[in-house]
Amino acid sequence: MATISDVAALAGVSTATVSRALNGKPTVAPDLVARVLAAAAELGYRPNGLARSLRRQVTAVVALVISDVENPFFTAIARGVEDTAQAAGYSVMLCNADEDAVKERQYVDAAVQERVAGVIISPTGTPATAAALLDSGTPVVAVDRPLAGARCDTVLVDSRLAATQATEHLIAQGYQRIGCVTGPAGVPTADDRLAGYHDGIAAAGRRVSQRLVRRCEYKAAGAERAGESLLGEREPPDAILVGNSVMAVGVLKALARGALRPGRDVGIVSFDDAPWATLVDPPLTVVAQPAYEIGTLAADMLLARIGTRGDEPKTATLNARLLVRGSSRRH
Amino acid sequence: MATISDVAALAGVSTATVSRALNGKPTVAPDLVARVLAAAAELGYRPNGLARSLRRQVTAVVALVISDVENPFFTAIARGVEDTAQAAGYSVMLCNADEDAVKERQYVDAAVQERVAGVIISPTGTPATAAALLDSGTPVVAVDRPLAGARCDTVLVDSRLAATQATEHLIAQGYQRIGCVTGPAGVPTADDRLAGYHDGIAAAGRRVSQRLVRRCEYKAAGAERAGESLLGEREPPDAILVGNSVMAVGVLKALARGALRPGRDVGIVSFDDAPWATLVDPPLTVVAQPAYEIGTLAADMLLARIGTRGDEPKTATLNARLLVRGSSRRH
DNA sequence: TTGAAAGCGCTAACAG
DNA sequence: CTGTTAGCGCTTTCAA
Repeated sequence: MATISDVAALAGVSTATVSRALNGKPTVAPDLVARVLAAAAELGYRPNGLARSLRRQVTAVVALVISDVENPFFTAIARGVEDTAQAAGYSVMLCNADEDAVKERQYVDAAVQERVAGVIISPTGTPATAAALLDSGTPVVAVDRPLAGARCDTVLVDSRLAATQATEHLIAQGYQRIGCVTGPAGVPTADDRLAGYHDGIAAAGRRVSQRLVRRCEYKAAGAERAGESLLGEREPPDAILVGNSVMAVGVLKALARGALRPGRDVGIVSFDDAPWATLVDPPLTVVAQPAYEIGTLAADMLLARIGTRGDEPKTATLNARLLVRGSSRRH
Repeated sequence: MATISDVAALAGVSTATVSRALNGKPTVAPDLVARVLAAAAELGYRPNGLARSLRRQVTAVVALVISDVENPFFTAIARGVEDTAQAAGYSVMLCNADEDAVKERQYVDAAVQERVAGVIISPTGTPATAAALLDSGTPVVAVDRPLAGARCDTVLVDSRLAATQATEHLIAQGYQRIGCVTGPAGVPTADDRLAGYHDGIAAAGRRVSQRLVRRCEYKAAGAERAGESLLGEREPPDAILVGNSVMAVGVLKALARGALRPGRDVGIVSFDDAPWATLVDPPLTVVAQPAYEIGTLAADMLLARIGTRGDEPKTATLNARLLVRGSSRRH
C-alpha cells in the first residue's frame, strides 16, 4: 500500500508538503495541492491511521461496549451514540460483551490499547475492569448501570421508581399475587428493579414472598425456565413483572406453554418497549426506557469529557414511562 | 501514560528486553522478566497498540460492517463472527451502516485507515465503496449480499429458492392472491426474494400482478405503509410474503389495524426467525436463515484469507428452512 | 511557502 | 541472553 513518501516522490515534493496538502492546511501553493492530490489519487493512497494517531496522540474512534447486542434496548442506545458521535466526526466501535465479564475485559483492554478517544460502557463486569478503564485515563461514560466502585460520568434510568410504578399498576388492576423475574444479583438494574418491586408491594401493605421472585441471566432461555418454575408453584403468581424484553420472550413462552393468557390469566409488565411488544396478543404493557436518548446524552457527555478532562463527573438520571397495554388489564 | 521506556528505566533494562519479556519471548532471563513485570505493574503500563501495530504491520482487529444493528438477523451474524474471531485472538469492531451508503463508506474508510486485519461486510452500498475496499488490499468477506461488481469471498443464503418455497407453500395452503413486500430495488436479497416469489407464482401457472408487490426500505415503518397500501387495493391479497422480520413488524401492524388476522384472513410468511416469531398469535411462519452459521463461516473464511492472500475467492451458499407455523395456515 | 529532520512507541534485526 | 539501532508512516517544529 502506498505511503506518504510514495506520494511525495510522485508529486515531486516533500512528505511535509503532502501532509499539509492532504490535511487542507492553507499554507500550500494551489498548484502543489493539485499535484499532490493527483499523485495521491493515482497511487490510491490511503493515509495510515495508526501512524497518524500515533503521531498526533489522538484517535477519532470511540468504543461502545454493550452488554448484549441482541437486546433492542442496547442497540437503540447504540443508534443514539452513533448518530451523535458521527456528527462530531468520530467512528463508533461497537463491542458486544455479551454479559460476560471476561469478554468485557478483553474489549476494554483492546480499546485502551488502541488508544480510543473515549469509551461508553454498559458495565457487566467487575471493579477490576472498571479500575483498569479509569486508570488508563481514557474518558469514560457509563450507561444503564454505574461503573462498579468508580466515579465517572453516568447516564442512568430510574429503574427502581419505574419498577415501583409498574408494580403499583398491577396492584391497582387487582392482581393479588405479583411475581418478579429479573436479572442476576449484583447487576444494578436487576437489583433496582427488584427493589422497586419490593417498594411497590410494600406500599400496598403486602408482604413480598421469595417464592414469587426468580433471578437469572438477562436471557430468554433462563427467563423461560424461571417462568415455568414460577407457574409451577403451588400458589403461582397471577401477575409478573419482567426485567427486560429479552426475558419477556421467555416468560411469554412459558405462559403459552401453560396455555395461560397474558392479562386475563397472568398480568404481565416488562421493561423495554421492544418492536414486537404491540404485536403479541394482548399487547404487552411495558416500562419504556428512553434508550436512544441515553445514547445521545452519553455521547454528548463523552465528547464534552474528551474536550475538557478536568471537571467533576456528572450523573444524569432519566425517567422511564409505563405504557399500559392489554397484558396487564384483567379486562 | 507510561511508555516502554519508562518501564525499561524503572527495571534497569533496555526497551528491547521489556518488549521481549512482555511478549513472552523465551530468550529472557527469568529474573529480568520478573523485574520487568514488576516495573510494568507499578507504572500501570499499557502497551500502545497503535505503535505496536504500526511496527508489526498487523492489527488484531477485524471490522464487521452490518446494514442494520436493529435487525436480529444481523446481530446473530455478529455473534457468530465474534465467537469465531475472538477464539482466534481478534477483536471485532462492529459498525452499523444502517442501510446508508454514506455511513457504510465512512466505516469502510475508517477500517481501511486503521489497517484492520480484515473486513466482513453485508454491503448496502455502491460499487465505489466495494472497489475502495478491494483496492486497499484488505481481506474481505461479503455476507448476505454479494459485494457490488467485485470478486471476493462471499457467504450467501439461497434467498430466491427459499422465497419460491415459501410462495409454493402459500399456494398449497389455498391462498389465491399472494402479495409480496420486499426491500428496495438493487438490494440483492430484496431482488432475489422477489424473483423467487415470481418463480413460485409462475410455477403454479399463475400470473404475477404488480399491484400485489410493494418495495420499500427494510424498515418497519415503510413496511407498515406498504402493508396498508396493499390491503387498501381494490382486490387485496389474501397472503403476503414479507422480506424480513423487521418488515414483518410493520406488516403485522398494518394487519392489526385492519382487524385482519394472520392465517385466517391473510396468510403471512416472513423471512427470518425473530425471537418473537412464536409469540404472536398465530405464530409466524418464517424462512429461517442460518444467521449464526453465516457469521462463523464468514469469520473462518476471513481468517483463512488473512493467512493466505493468494487463492481464488470462494462463495458459500447456505440454505434457509421454511418453518411452517400458524400464520400461513388457513385452519 | 517549502523542506529537513525529529520523534510518537514499539519491535526486530544485528551485534556482542 | 541483552543492548544498540533502525524504522514502521505520519505530523510538526524549525530553518531556510
